[in-house]
This record gives sequence, C-alpha cells and structure tokens, in this order.
Amino acid sequence: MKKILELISEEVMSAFEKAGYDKAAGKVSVSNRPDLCEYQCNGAMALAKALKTAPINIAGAVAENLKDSKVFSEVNAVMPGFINLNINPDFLSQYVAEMSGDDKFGFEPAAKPLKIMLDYGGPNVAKALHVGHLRSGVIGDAINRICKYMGHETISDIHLGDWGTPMGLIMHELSLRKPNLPYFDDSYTGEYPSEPPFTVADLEEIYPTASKKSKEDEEYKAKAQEATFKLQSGVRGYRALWNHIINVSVTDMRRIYDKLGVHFDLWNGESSVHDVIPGMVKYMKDGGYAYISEGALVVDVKEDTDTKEMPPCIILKSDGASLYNTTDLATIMVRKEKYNPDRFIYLTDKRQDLYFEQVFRCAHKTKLVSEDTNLAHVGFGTMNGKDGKPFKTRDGGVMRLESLMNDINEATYAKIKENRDMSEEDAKRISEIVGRAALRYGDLSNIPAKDYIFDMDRFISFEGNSGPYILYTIVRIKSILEKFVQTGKKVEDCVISGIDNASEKELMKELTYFSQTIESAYEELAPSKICAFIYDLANAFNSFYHETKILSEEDAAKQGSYIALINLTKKVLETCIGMLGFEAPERM
RNA sequence: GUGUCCGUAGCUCAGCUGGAUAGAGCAACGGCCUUCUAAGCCGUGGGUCGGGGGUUCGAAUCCCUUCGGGCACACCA
Repeated sequence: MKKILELISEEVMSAFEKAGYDKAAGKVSVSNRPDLCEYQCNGAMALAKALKTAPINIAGAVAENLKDSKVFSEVNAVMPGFINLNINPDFLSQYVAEMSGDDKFGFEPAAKPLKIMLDYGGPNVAKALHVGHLRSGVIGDAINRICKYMGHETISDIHLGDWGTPMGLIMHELSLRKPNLPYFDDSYTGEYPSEPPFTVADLEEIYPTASKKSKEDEEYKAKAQEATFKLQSGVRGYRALWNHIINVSVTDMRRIYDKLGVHFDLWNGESSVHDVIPGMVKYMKDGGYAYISEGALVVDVKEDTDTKEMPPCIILKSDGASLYNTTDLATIMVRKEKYNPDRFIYLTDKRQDLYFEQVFRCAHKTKLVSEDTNLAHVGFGTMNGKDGKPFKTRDGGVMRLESLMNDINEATYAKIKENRDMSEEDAKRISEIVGRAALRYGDLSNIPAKDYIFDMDRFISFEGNSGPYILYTIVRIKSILEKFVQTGKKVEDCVISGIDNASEKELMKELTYFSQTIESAYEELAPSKICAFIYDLANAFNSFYHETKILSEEDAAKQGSYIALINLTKKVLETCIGMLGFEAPERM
C-alpha cells in the first residue's frame, strides 16, 4: 500500500500540474496547526517567487482543482499562500480498513532485500555486564528487529572482547592466587580439569583487582602482558584456562541477555580472527596500502576533502602486536568471506566515531569490502545519573546490568501489588515483563546519539511516555476484546466501516503513520522514532477509549467497526513493541 | 589547537530536508470512577528556543560569529 502522505501528495501534485504549475510543489505534510487543518501544502509559496505571482493566486488555483477530490473533505487556500487540507473521513476509514486486512498493515518491505551484518553487545568476557552494555545491546537488538521487519536478512554477532589484555590480567592474578594449578605448569602434559577453577563471582572480583594492580605496579603489568602473550601464542595451559574463562563468563552473559530479551546469532569473539591476522597484514603490505610510520604499520585514510585531522589507521603497533583496529579489520574480512553482507552496522559508544571512520575508510581503501558495501556506525550516548555524569551506584561503583534489571523489576512488582489484587506468582511474572518494557523503552525512546539522564523514579513511576504506559494501553484493548468475544461474537468478523467521532478519526490518522515510521526508523537507524509513534498512538487510543463506549454500543455495525479499529491498534502496537524487543502481558 | 555533538518551560526531553499562535511528560493547580483496567482521561498556569549578526515574504530550524558544556583527536578498547 502507498503511504497516506504519498496518496495525499499525489492528489495535490496533480492539482498543481492541472493548474499549470510544477507538480513537485504539491508535497503535503501533516499540519502544524491542527486547529486550522489536518494536512498542509506550502508549495505555492515556494513557487511564487520564481513565477513572480502572488502565492495566494497559485494556492487558489490549486484549491479550485481539488474541489471535487474524493481524498479531501475540505480544501482552503489561505494567506499568504497555504493550502489547508482536511481528509475525507470515508477515504481515511477505507484506507485504515485496507490496512487492517494486511499482515503488515500496508507496510511495503524493502524492494531490494539486503544481507546485513550487525555488530552489537561487545562485552568483554573478563568483566561483568554493567549498565554501559545496556545501550549497545538494546539499541542493536531493536535495529536488528527493524531490519528484519523491513525484509532484510540479518546476522547479528556479539563480538566478544576475549583476546586482549584483560585476559592476561585475569590469568596473571590467578597464577598468584593459585600457583599450583596445572595451567601454570609448563611441564604439565596431562589432561586439564574440566571444572573451572573459579566461579562467575570470582571473575567479577578478580578482574577489577588485577586491573587496579597493573595500573599501580609496573612489574605486575609486565607479567600480565606476558600472560596475554602466552595465551595469544598458544601456550597449552593458558589456552585451557582461557576456555574456562570464556565458558563461565559466556554462560552468565547468555542468562542476562536472555532476561533482557537481547539476541545474537553469533557469539564470536576477537579471538576467532586471530589466525587470519598475519594473512591480512601481508595482504595490506603486498597491496601497497600499509607502510611503516613511527615504527607502526599504518594505512593512510586521509582524503582530500577532509577539513579535520585524520590520523592514519594503525594496523600493527610498533612492537608488532595487534590491536583493536587489527581485529576489527580482520573481522570485516572474515565476515565478508563467510557471509558477504551488503551492509555492516556497528553499535558502540559515540566516542568511537572517529575510530570507526578510520576503520571503514581503511576497509574500503584496502578493498577488504567493495566500494558499494555500506559500513555504518551508530554511536550512542551514555546513560548518565542525575548529576549528568555516567551512571553509578550510590557508593560510586559501576552498576551491574543485572542489578539494574532487578531493581526495576522489584519496583515494578511493588507497583503491581499496590494497584492490583494479583497472585504472588502472577505479580512476579508480570513485573518481569513490565520491567523489561520499562527498561528497554526507557532507553530506546531517547535518540541514540544523545546522552540521557537515567532517573529510576521516572522509570518506575509508569506515567507519561514510558514502556508501562504503552503496555497498559495494549492491556486495556485486550480486555475489551476478551469481553467482546465472551458475548459470543467474533473479532475477525468485524470491519472498519466509517467514522463517527473526532477521537476515532484521530486514532485512524495516527494508525496511518505506521509505514512511514518504520521506514524512517530504519533509514535513520533510530528505534526512538518507533517509540514516539506508539506514544502518540497510545494517546490517541486512550482519548478514543474515554469518549467511546464500545461494549455497550447497540448498533452492531458501529460496534464492529470500533472493535476492528481497536484490534488493528492493538496489532500495530504489538508489532512495534516487538521491534523494540518487549511484549505486553495479558493483564497488569 | 582541530573536529564533533549539545544548549528549547522549574526538571527530563520532542520539534531542526525553513512556514501560520514553539510541543509532550514530570512537578504544581482544578475537574472526571454505580458504567470496557483511574498505571487512565480532560483542563489551567508556566518559554527572550544560550547571546549577537546575516540569508528569506517567513528562522528554534540554514549561514557566520560569540559564550557555556560534553566527547574525540597514532600505537587503549
């Protein structure tokens, strides 16, 4: 189905053409003066200057041509040259009726489906998931779902940090604490224990301790580097120990990401490209792309059009070791060979903007990917506390992601118990569903690139623009539909047949924006667009709900039309929150 | 220093491919539950869109400048 604004614009464009003007001027937008009209076209004013005519004359001629249009119920040319439009209720309700008969509500998937590689999450196996990991996972996951709804094929990869210095730090610290473990005995040739010599809780304590020590103690730092080197060069015991770290850590991560509803197709890490690095480096040298500068192997990524400083992309450090750039480029190479994606999308902190620009330029320049492969980086802002600084726990520590989730679930639980009479079991189950919505919506409703202030009270107050508000709206609809079905009627038999009040029209208009919302959310890689849309839609529904008695409506056709409309509203809302990565309970 | 993002109501934020009286939520105040979940709805008050210049018939939106803040700028990730 064509989008509603396309249909309306086409109508106005042909009126421009008929009046002898450039049809391009007929583009229509939603009115910014709802008191005057529903849609507006400002094209007459843009044309006036070039044609040396008064804009109102153009607008008047166009309006005249739209007099008999079936699309509009009212068309007015007003000073200085606005064309004010009101949509014909019959046209609108027919459009919405058509939407309700379509699986995707009239949304047209991408004409050319792409294969898209998404890289988000990016946790380090040495560290516990903390609040800093929330945004990458939640935004990445939502973009993944949006891509799929667009009809694209996606592959998501968590891209674990499992190969760097943090691993060496843990191993070194462990070697000090438990020097007798066989992993540290170079002469040991037997089988290593299958049980890890530590728990997740141990790991969470070991890393920060080791990290702190290495900053204060040069010798400690050197030993940790040595451990890192031993791991990377394949020393048997270190590899075995490393496997334990991965297993313990990843098991725990899966559990938490599951709770959050964040999914990954692949759980590859930096380590998975370790073997291909030498080949890639050789390729870059042989191709004449990479050269030695200040001891390091670099690729120039400056462009003539640059107005800013653009440092070269470092491939190997001056000591010959690989770094972040190396593994990222090698990962691009591997992904290209293995999956050949049309597009790569990375989700990381926005502080890495410049870094990714370098890597992307390097990948293109060295022909790791073809010129038409789109490499995109979504740099997101940080979640800050009320003081405007990165969010911390009360005692100033790093807030673990799981703690944050638990806090929100507990607060949600308390709210449910306060407002509803519900069994312990239901309250607990529902608080988890609502809690996830509160957290994900709370994050996603912000524009990705911006920092935002996390305020627990706001998240748990459930008022205004929040996940729970959206869920509550859906639950209300479900409740009506359920009662309707109990009277022996069928929702599927209902059809949208017309409009008889203002709030119903508003709700319908809101529904028609579904397609364009999804499209722009994809184009801008901004799930926040969907949040804004469903918030408006929920508002429109709630107004309608208060003004219209549905179950007590005696006119069967009218009631059926209402039912079909709210059922469509429900489905659209559910589809949208599905893309945002949460769901609505049956009741709350 | 270079680049980049931001500065809109007391607070948190929309709006930014230029359009007519700058919008929400929270907080404050006032209404609405014998009737589909009041975690809701309706209403009131509250803003020199950081400052200054410019372009334009028209600027929160585009350009320049200035102030204030965040972030990044070759061997960390």
